[in-house]
Amino acid sequence: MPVTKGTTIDPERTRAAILQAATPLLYQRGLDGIGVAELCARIGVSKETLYRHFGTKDGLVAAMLEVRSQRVSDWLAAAVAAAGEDPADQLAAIFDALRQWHEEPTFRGCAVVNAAAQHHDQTVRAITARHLDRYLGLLTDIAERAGAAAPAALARQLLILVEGATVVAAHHRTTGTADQAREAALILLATATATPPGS
Amino acid sequence: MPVTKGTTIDPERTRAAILQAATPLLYQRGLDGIGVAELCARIGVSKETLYRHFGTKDGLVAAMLEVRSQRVSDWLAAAVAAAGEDPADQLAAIFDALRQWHEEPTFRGCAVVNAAAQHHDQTVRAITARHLDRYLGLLTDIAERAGAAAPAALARQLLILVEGATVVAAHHRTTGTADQAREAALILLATATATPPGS
DNA sequence: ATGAGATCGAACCGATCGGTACGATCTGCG
DNA sequence: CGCAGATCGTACCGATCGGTTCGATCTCAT
Repeated sequence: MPVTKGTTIDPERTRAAILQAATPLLYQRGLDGIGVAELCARIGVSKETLYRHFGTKDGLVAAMLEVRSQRVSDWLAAAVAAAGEDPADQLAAIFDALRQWHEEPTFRGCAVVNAAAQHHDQTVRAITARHLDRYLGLLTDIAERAGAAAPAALARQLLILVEGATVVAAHHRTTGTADQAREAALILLATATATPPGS
Repeated sequence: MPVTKGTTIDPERTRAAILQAATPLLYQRGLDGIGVAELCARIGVSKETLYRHFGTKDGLVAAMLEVRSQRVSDWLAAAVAAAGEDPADQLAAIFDALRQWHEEPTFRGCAVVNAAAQHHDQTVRAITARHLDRYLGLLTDIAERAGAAAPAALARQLLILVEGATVVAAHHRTTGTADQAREAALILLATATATPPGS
């Protein structure tokens, strides 16, 4: 929300406020499910202000996806960092964090992946690819620290579990999806680290 | 395409033709990415005909999602049936079929799940839930025939892998996603069937 | 031959879309 | 004080949206 009527102390603040307020609206209603006019009305900002900051509705969408992707990744990385040294504990912490996310009443799947399912344009696809890369980096670190025989392959399997759990939790009414994914992840981790071929 | 100008031999044929022609258009462009006018023009049918058969754009979308869901499920079931008796072979066959699907140049993820990511209305959500139920039924059969200790839990883990592989294949440029999911699925199957608790 | 019904093509509807323009207002800086 | 610029509110733009209507055309069954 623009702090007052005229110039706020910091235009950058307005931009951030718009992003923060627009994110849940675009997430809940879908990128095409809410128009710019209603968006501005709910945010409490004029269209001119929004367009000066983001140029285009797509520009706003791209900016908000970027922020969202970074925030989620940071959140998962923090969960890993808080889980101690054991790679298995770190992996479990990721899926515990996912469960927490999935249980939020407003949960509707991953905003970034949902966006890619709607807009097939190149910008959104690139953001989504980077988003998955962030996840993959996190999981690769864990796989490497665990001493997996093929860390990259294991990390991709774990990424499939993370994304699969999110999709299933979003679209299928069943409880404990994240827990089942967690169990599967730990089995894959144990299998990939056991019996190193040359030992 | 309506076979001729006036009454076709069978109006049911027209309905099916509309569905078949509309499906790839809605899939490629997104449900909101193409309007009814252009849709009708590309299909080669008048708006009046489309609206008489489906009542609403949402009606068309629902009908096409239903058909699509059934077709994909049947296709996977056929792959299972062709894989012989061994549950592990049947499971592997599912992921081989997925890989084949993911490699199609027009692949953009699962149409049903994508639709749920766009339209949050109740109808689409119900279709998507049933879609996942179909997958789950297929996987539960395999888990039971394999003698898994907890077939339902294993089936859900496999469902997570199926959906996860599809999402990752759609949005992340990496090869062999289905193969990695397949390997993970076989590990989970082996783990779930080994060491029956009371033996 | 006639009538029922399916279809076309095009015109038409009100609503909404993304985006722009404008005059007024307010703030911070020099 | 006065200017630059950020913001508001509103009106406006052309385009497109989903959906309806109508007259003409064609097929089939009677």
